[in-house]
Amino acid sequence: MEAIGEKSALGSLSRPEARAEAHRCGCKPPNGLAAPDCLECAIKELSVCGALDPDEFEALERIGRSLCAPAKTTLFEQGREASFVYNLTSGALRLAKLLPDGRRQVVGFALPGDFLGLALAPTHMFTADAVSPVKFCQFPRASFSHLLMSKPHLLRRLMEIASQELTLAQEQMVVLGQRSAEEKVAAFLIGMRERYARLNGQCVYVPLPMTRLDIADYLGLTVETVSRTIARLAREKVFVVVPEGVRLLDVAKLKRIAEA
Amino acid sequence: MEAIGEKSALGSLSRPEARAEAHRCGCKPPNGLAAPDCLECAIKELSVCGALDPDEFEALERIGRSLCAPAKTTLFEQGREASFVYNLTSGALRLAKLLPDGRRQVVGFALPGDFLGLALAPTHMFTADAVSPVKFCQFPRASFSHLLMSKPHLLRRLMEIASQELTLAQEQMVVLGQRSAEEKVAAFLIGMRERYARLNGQCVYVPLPMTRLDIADYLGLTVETVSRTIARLAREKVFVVVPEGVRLLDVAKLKRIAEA
DNA sequence: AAAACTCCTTGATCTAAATCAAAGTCCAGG
DNA sequence: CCTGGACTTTGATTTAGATCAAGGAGTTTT
Repeated sequence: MEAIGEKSALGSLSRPEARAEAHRCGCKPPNGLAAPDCLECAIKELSVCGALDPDEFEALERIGRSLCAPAKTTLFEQGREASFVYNLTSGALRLAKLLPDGRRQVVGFALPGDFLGLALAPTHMFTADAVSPVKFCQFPRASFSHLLMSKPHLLRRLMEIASQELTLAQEQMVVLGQRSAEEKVAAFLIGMRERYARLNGQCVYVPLPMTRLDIADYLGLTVETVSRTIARLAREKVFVVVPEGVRLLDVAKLKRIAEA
Repeated sequence: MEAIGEKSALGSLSRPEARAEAHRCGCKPPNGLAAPDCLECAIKELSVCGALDPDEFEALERIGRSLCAPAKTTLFEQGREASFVYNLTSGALRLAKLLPDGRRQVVGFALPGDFLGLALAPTHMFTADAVSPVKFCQFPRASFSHLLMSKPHLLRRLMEIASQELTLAQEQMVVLGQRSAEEKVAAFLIGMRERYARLNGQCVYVPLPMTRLDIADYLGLTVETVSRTIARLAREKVFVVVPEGVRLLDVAKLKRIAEA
């Protein structure tokens, strides 16, 4: 059923077929032979501050591969061996931890530009599922890790990314531990808005590719409470609910609620 | 592993006169004074897997200073410039984020061996206060950061530490978002037990140097709920409450509750 | 085109934990 | 040796959000 579908979706993208699949997802090879475009983007993402030397860039390009997957695909599962480092180039992922009794905590959502699997643990600490069709790049961990040790400023860049993620996780702890349902929802929307704004400059329209249940599991609420809270804020003219997300009407008010 | 002095200092936490104890590093209880020995421990802590070269060790020793502070001292404050990297060698710190309206989220407790201020952000993301008398080492950030760039395996070690912290933060997100009061308290106690066990092998006495309010703010509960929950678990013979912490009677049951 | 999903919404009720209130304990300082 | 303050505990009451229940809207499947 689902698991089989996932496997074939990802499995079919390995080796020679990968390039054809990558084409279908819209990535264009910069020249006839090299890896598709989004791989290049992924590498650039890594070298934001310090530019990469041509040989470093080449090394990353050689070990990287660009892939696509439909919504609901599981990229990797909690507890499984971490064999790749990922960079998402399009779409969105849900990162979740599952409790034995079925309760679920969404620890984050990955958006284009985000890296996954950078942690130096041998296994993944959470499951990553596509909540929309995704494009991403993967680098085999061993080669990636090896490259890293010979390029200190790449390693430092990684450390910066990890630091940033830790800060975000601690901010989410504040949201989970101290905030009311309304504050949680407002903080979530402001957070998504900022992330999407950084990606595409769009400020009023906030895409919400994940379900209400995903949002609920991210905020430590139930679907019903999330739905009711969003409905109430919409009634109060803070935003308008549209099929793919919300269109903000009163950003100042939303911010005030989120930061209360 | 080599930090034997710390172990005995911690073991003494269960004794009323712990504070007066003269550590073999020779630091004097109130107000900072140099204490070379602890510095050595801190450096060793950093090099757990890959041994440090003598010159690296020397470099760290040259830039580091060892200090003490009484309970309630603030080591650094949220938002302030991060000028030092710290390693705690004895005592415990509360790491907390404050909301404008006074609500507080404790994002963690630092125990001996823990590093602070490793994040590469220019300012501290939380406030660190001593909840008991502490001994710690500080390294000026600039020198530390400079040393790091010339020693890739030190940087990698740091990355491992950051990864580990991120994993812990995500686990705490599960606790905050999905668990009941009883599960939260049980998870907290199991967590503290494991950390202290790693430090001093002690398994039955779990020291709790922080107040009930600190625990409440860590778990997203109120003092009353924490107090009642601890009282109930004690009534159910899961542990006995002693002045400095708890003595576990039924670890299996506590674990069962924590992992439910 | 009906059936079967999944997802979202809204309403009615219930409950775990918050809040309010009041002692009791343990000190550190005068 | 009191005394004031910080911390803890316990009880009574309230409430925010969970749970239970049901309908609707949009899909994919048959």
